[in-house]
Amino acid sequence: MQERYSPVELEPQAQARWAATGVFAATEDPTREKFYCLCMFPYPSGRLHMGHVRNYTIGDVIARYQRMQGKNVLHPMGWDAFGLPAENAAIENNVPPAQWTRSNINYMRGQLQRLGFSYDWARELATCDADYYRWEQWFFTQLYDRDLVYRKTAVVNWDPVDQTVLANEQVIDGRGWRSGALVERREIPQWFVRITAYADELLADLDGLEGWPEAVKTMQRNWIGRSEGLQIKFALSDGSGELEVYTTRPDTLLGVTYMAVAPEHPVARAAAERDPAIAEFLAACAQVSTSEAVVEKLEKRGMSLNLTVKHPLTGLPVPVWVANFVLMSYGTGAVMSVPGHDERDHEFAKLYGLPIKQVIRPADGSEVSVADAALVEKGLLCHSGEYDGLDFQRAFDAIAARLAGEARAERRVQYRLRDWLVSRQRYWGCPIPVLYDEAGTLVPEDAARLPVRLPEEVEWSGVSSPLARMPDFINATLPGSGAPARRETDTFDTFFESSWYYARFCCPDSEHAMVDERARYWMPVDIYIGGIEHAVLHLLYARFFHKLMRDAGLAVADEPFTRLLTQGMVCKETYFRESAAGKKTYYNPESVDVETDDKGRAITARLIADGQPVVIGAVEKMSKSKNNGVDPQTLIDRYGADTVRLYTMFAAPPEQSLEWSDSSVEGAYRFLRSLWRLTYEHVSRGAAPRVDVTSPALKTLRRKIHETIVKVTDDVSRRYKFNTAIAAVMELVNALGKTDAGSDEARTVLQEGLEVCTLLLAPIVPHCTEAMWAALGHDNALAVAPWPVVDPTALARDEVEVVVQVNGKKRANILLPVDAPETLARERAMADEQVARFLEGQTVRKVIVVPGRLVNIVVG
RNA sequence: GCCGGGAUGGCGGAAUUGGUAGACGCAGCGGACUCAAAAUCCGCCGCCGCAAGGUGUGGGGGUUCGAGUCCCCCUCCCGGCACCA
Repeated sequence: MQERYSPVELEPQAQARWAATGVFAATEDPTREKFYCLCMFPYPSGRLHMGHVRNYTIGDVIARYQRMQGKNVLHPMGWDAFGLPAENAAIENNVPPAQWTRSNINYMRGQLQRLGFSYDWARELATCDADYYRWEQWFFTQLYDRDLVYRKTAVVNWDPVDQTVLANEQVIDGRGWRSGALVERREIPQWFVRITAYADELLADLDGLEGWPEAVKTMQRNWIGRSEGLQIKFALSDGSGELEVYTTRPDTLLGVTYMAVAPEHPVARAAAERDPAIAEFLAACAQVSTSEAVVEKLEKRGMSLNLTVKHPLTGLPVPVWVANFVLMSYGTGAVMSVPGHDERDHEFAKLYGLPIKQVIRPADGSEVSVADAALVEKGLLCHSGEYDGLDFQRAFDAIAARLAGEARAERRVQYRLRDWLVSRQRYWGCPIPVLYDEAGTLVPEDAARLPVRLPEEVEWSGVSSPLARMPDFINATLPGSGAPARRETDTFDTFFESSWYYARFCCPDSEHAMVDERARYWMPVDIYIGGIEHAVLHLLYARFFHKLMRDAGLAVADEPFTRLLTQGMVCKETYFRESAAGKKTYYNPESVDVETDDKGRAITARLIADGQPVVIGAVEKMSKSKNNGVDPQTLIDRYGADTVRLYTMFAAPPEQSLEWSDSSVEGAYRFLRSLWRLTYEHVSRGAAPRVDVTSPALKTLRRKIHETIVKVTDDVSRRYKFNTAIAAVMELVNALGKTDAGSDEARTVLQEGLEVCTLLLAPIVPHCTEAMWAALGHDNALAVAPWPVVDPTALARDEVEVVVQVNGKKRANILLPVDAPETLARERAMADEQVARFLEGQTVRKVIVVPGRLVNIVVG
């Protein structure tokens, strides 16, 4: 063993050994219990960021721990390789997206290997490889045959200058991020997958996901948003048709004072044709991003359409308005407005002086006015004629029955969830395998002719999709007849690729099936680890896709992920400058110098390059768009992989968000160095003896060793709290370091203690522990060495420290026998000198004894 | 706006079932070693107070012998909101 801890030398050696022995290769073996540990695969953005390091270290710790438990562990890694950033890079650097992506993958693979993650690299996959996406195309044709996909128009953000569809992220304050042009809403034909057909199952199966965080399940339930209500038809007074609305509150029907429709609603469009002022209003509404977050934060605006509908109960006219906050993509794109009992309707009614009517009163008989605020809670009906006095359910039933009888309404279950829009008007994605014949009729591509390869040699201008300008791609023939046809130029949403990769890892080389029999052994994923930001979209799509695969007869069951560990965000301050046009340019923290006050708070920040100030923005998730990522490579180069892994796991528990500061990395390095030195000093004295331990101090040390095994095992396997596991080992190392190694007994305990530290830390810092393990006299591979076992006799203790409180305030600590009866605890507590001082002249009213913990004496 | 989460010393965090608030680490301060520095080692370290003691977990109220933890109200911050991944 070297005297000096030198990660730069020992880490590559350990990695070379792992590679040479193939310890991380996963092979199906029905005689062994499997464990499938998966981290969300990265987008190959160019370099690893701290979020990746955190995510993959958590996964690696769990995978390595499970291996030491004797499980057959599958721990794969791949690349979510299609997506928007590659197109942006192509425009900026004039590099084809494929080339940019593959070179990023190569660099990032090297970084992952440098960090010593225990992946089975033989299973690596990239979603931009035709071997992968061909199955996605095949699956799409299956879905087409099963009527689970369809075409329909949808509204997109259109950049009129760049002639391209913009992602919501690319719309900043209503303008295209590159062109600066005002964005227009535009309706174009799109592809949808019927996720709503699985809404009930996706909702119901959440109850069975015991290994998922409650917060994630709640968010998914709310996202699916199942509700029971009434779909009601309001006849237009001019006889031109009906306005359909959906409501979950038919009990408030008599409180309706106006109707509100979305700007894209046919009724609004028809009105705009008659009235230029309305047309102008609709045009203004069309210059807003399609993003719900943007729409819901808009100042509420509306306009009367100068038409009315007949109230289905009273027959009285109700005015129809168009409102900018009503979403066409929700329900019917129209709502009945009850300002007395809905906050948003109330606000709008106040703004435009529309009547507010109270039809619900509190069930407890109290008086409430709806003039200043809506009464949203359910209660009893009032001012509702024959329905007065009914509660919500009775009123619902009575009104539903009456309207159903007149064919003006029907009960409906509705979901907030909308069908999944999977087509993108982009180049760098998986081509949708569809053709159009000369008449424009749609023909799915034949399975035998797949894959439809995405051409990778591409000229890029940034204006419109390059696929649309590639005759070699577009001009095709129909399967069978060979008649001329035009190829679909839309590609899939990248969530399509990330919805099934976990299943493909079971059989990445399968040429005969999307997912083959090997998946029966490995699936489901035992633990899936990734960012909390994926709580709804990715995780819901993946659950849905999994059910689609199951129903297509593939080798998977109902749910893909048994346990879910949602990692908190790695956050960092943002720095930016804003142009006159409002365009923000973000600067990386490494290129900025921050001045702080004496309390460590940032006052000003300057760009190092020009010395001029930059704005200190909010602390946000490290991301490419905010350019606030901290490059882990610098730390790896300086301290080695083990220190980076240790620090990342020590800084915060996995589920908590972590505001990055690199100041305490030094401490992690110091700890590894002192553990190394302790081991070095120990092994330098020669092979350790093995004698009985009788000294009380050394017995206490042995107890500490075994208490640490208990603590770390619980933290790693049940709690996933690696920070406290590390703290416990640090305490043990501190105790070992203070032990005089002058006797055989002490050396026996030191050997045991160092072995335990090595084993407990092996999943977290696998490189240095491997060298230490060998130095401690072992020739087996640490990566698959058995996890330490607790010696129950070492844990035994005969005395325990108990806190004594007087009126809930701590006054003393006393030592009691472990099984001390309450009377003894009480006696000894009262007898304590310090306690007695506080009891003087007081009457003891009550004494609470919590065995083994505390005695609280209540006086007064 | 809606849905979900969070707030504890100068800083990251600990307190697992309502039972010692601040484990472990960073930074800081004092000392030892050294010609010196680095490294290392020893000690101190929430706030107020000489001390005894008081006080303290975003703010306000409540339940309890006892609340960081449970309940009600509020503030601020973070994530998601369907084309960032």
